[in-house]
Amino acid sequence: MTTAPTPQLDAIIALEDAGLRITGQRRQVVAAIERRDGGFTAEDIAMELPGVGRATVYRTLKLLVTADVICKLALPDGTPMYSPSRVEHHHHSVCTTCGAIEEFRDTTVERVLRSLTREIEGEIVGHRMEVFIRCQTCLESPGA
Amino acid sequence: MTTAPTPQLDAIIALEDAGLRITGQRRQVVAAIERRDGGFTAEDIAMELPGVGRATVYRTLKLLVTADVICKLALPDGTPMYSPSRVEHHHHSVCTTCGAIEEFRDTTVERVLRSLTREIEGEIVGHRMEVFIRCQTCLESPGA
DNA sequence: TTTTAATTGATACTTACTATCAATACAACG
DNA sequence: CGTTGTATTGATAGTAAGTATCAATTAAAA
Ligand SMILES: [Zn+2]
Ligand SMILES: [Zn+2]
Ligand SMILES: [Zn+2]
Ligand SMILES: [Zn+2]
Repeated sequence: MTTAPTPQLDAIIALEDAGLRITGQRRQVVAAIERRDGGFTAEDIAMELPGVGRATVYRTLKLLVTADVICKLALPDGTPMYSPSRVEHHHHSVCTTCGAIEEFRDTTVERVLRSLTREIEGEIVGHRMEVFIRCQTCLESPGA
Repeated sequence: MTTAPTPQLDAIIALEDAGLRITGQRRQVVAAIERRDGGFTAEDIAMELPGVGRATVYRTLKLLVTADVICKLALPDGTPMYSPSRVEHHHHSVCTTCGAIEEFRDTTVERVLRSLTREIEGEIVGHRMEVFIRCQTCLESPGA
């Protein structure tokens, strides 16, 4: 019986695969991300790791975004958020009340985009989509 | 024969409808936006209108976004851009090379979103979608 | 014309980063 | 192992995109 690799190792391996050094600081940032289960801000991580310089936190987050270990997205007002990336290709739903971020897969969106060659001139090189919601918890909570 | 109202008037009327005062500064910001035909940054407008305070430029842009006169969106790297809103409900294509912004209408996306109730828990209250492209001009230009 | 609340703008502050660069440490090599 | 060299770090300062403050001004209703 093979044990599934821990997410931590996945992230470290992704950095190694990119030819980067595995430093104590990078391990700490990865560990801090794994400790959370929802979305977070760069500042969340920086405050959780006083021993790691802010610049290093931001640099590491950028590396992890490039390595597809985490996603960077934005609240409706533009506030940047990060979220662990668990599924191959996906989009995000963001609760406008509590900020909870969920991933969802939907190939329909991709198919629609491919069919938009009539409406969109040029070559499509990427897209971003975020769905803003009020999550079940917030809908059911009294004060809202 | 009725003349179509100028876009300028539309914008001013939208502000009036919101119960706001029509000031010289707001007229200047609206006029500066009309003078451009593509996307622009807040800083573009502020630099074009040295006689209008920066805070007022930002305040007015926010009012115009709320009044649906302009749209606020973001380049892939997150840089915020503004774009005149000409079509009722729409999404945006952004050229990653030259930054040109176009609006496009596509009801398929909206239909897809409504059908995502299975994948997305909670009540959908909004969404954002941007398609990143290389526009015809940039594809045809030699140095790219 | 008077009045008054909305608006303005100079300034300072905030957030989310990025650039610099000397000091440090990973990891490859012998 | 120890040496080495480059990647990485972090303190500091700077940038981009705003927001908060508040006294002075002004649109527009009365
Ligand atoms: Zn994600
Ligand atoms: Zn919620
Ligand atoms: Zn638009
Ligand atoms: Zn282009």
